[in-house]
Amino acid sequence: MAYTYEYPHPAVTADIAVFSIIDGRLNVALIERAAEPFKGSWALPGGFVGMEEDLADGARRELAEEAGVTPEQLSGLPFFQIGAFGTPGRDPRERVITVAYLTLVPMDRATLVASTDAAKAEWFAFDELPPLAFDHAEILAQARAALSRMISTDLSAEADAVFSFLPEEFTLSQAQTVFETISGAPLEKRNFRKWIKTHWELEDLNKTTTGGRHRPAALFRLTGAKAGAKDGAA
Amino acid sequence: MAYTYEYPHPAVTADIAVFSIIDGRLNVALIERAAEPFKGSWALPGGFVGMEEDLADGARRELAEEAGVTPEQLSGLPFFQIGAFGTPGRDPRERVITVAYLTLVPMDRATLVASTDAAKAEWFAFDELPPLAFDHAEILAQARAALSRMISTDLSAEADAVFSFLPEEFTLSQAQTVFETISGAPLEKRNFRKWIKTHWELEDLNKTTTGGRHRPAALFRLTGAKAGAKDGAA
DNA sequence: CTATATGGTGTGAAAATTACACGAATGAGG
DNA sequence: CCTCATTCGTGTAATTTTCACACCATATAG
Repeated sequence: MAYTYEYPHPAVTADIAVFSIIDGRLNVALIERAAEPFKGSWALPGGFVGMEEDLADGARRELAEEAGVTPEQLSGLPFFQIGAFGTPGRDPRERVITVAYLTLVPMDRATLVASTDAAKAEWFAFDELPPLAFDHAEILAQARAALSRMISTDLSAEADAVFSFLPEEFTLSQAQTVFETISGAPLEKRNFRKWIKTHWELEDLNKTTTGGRHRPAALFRLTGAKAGAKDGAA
Repeated sequence: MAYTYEYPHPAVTADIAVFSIIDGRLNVALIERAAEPFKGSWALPGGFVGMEEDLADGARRELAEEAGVTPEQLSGLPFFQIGAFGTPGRDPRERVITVAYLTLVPMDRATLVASTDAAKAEWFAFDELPPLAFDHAEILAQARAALSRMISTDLSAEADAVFSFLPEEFTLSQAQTVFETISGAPLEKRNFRKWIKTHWELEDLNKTTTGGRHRPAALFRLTGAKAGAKDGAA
């Protein structure tokens, strides 16, 4: 079956930058393309959006198809739009507009499975990326910038989202690692602990970690944001 | 001539939110639609993007065609992408993805001319908008939020853009009006004057306004941003 | 010359941010 | 069981930034 239009139409795809923090480093999920164009290159998971499908839903579907990360696994996690990328020629086949999304997944749920259209699916440290297909390097740069903005000193409405890098129960040191990794700068421990408690409500679970060859750490759970975080529309 | 594809393709449009500050109020340029759908309704200027045309260029072209604001007039002015909007059904004709842009124009250059596809083109106070076509109310809400974010207390990289609301030569009171209008809150005069000078380099032109029934005001020109404004990618 | 309207300036209080050092608790290994 | 290595957890003072606040100056209109 063919589809005919009076005027030419571009194709529309959705691509997803899945970020996680693994061993204190920012990582991105990439797939190795199994088909032309850019066969064999690494790329963001993504693909064509269905005609009756919302853009974000298409992004999630493609993420499941190519990297094995299902919408169920993403449930409760942030999912932001980065923007549309449509420079003519960015896809050698035809005019393709892509809408890029960003999601943040917890370090303890960061497993990828190569699937349809992808030869492999792997985590890459953000500062050691391979050459990427299409304009995905540019898209990733913008995704990274969006992540940084979330925790710029007066917190945006999306700042809560960075807790998605953490397990449900986490230590303050783990939280510090998240903020340090995103900002790229080391933080002073005592100040960080004061600061995080003024901006978020953390419930002390009265449990501790075990197994470390050192003093155990108290476990916390995020229960809410405190007033003072900006509300975005101000 | 007809265009045929193996798979269905959505249409892609670009819409533009043109903001200006007129008499101390945030205003938006709207056009009255001259054609179906939503004929007679007010809408953002915008339209279909050409197949060889960059998204932002398409937006600028449509803005010229519908509201008489030419790319030359926009030269030097900020032009930000807000994002893509593609909920199925947002356009009754066919599946349409729109990419929305935001621009800020100076109060002294804020003239609109209805043109192709538009019955009228007029400024509307942002807090007294008429009912809008499509999902343009949602798009405008996001554009407004983006504007607010530009001046959230630690300034984003885009904060300089708000000076585009001002004439080349402006008084500090005019600048204060811009920041008050965007933030929605009154600012204390002495603090504002101190603050703006710590964040931007303003050249004192050693000229004053005339004609007011009051003490004349000194005129300034923006010459640069000072260190301390964030650089976006941290 | 008086009235009206906006322009322009400094200081002190309060709040937020930064810098900084040491004892505590655990597991590993001798 | 003792020691070592390693991470956890805590408070105070100095600095910087933000905020609150009131009065005289200078122009035009009448």
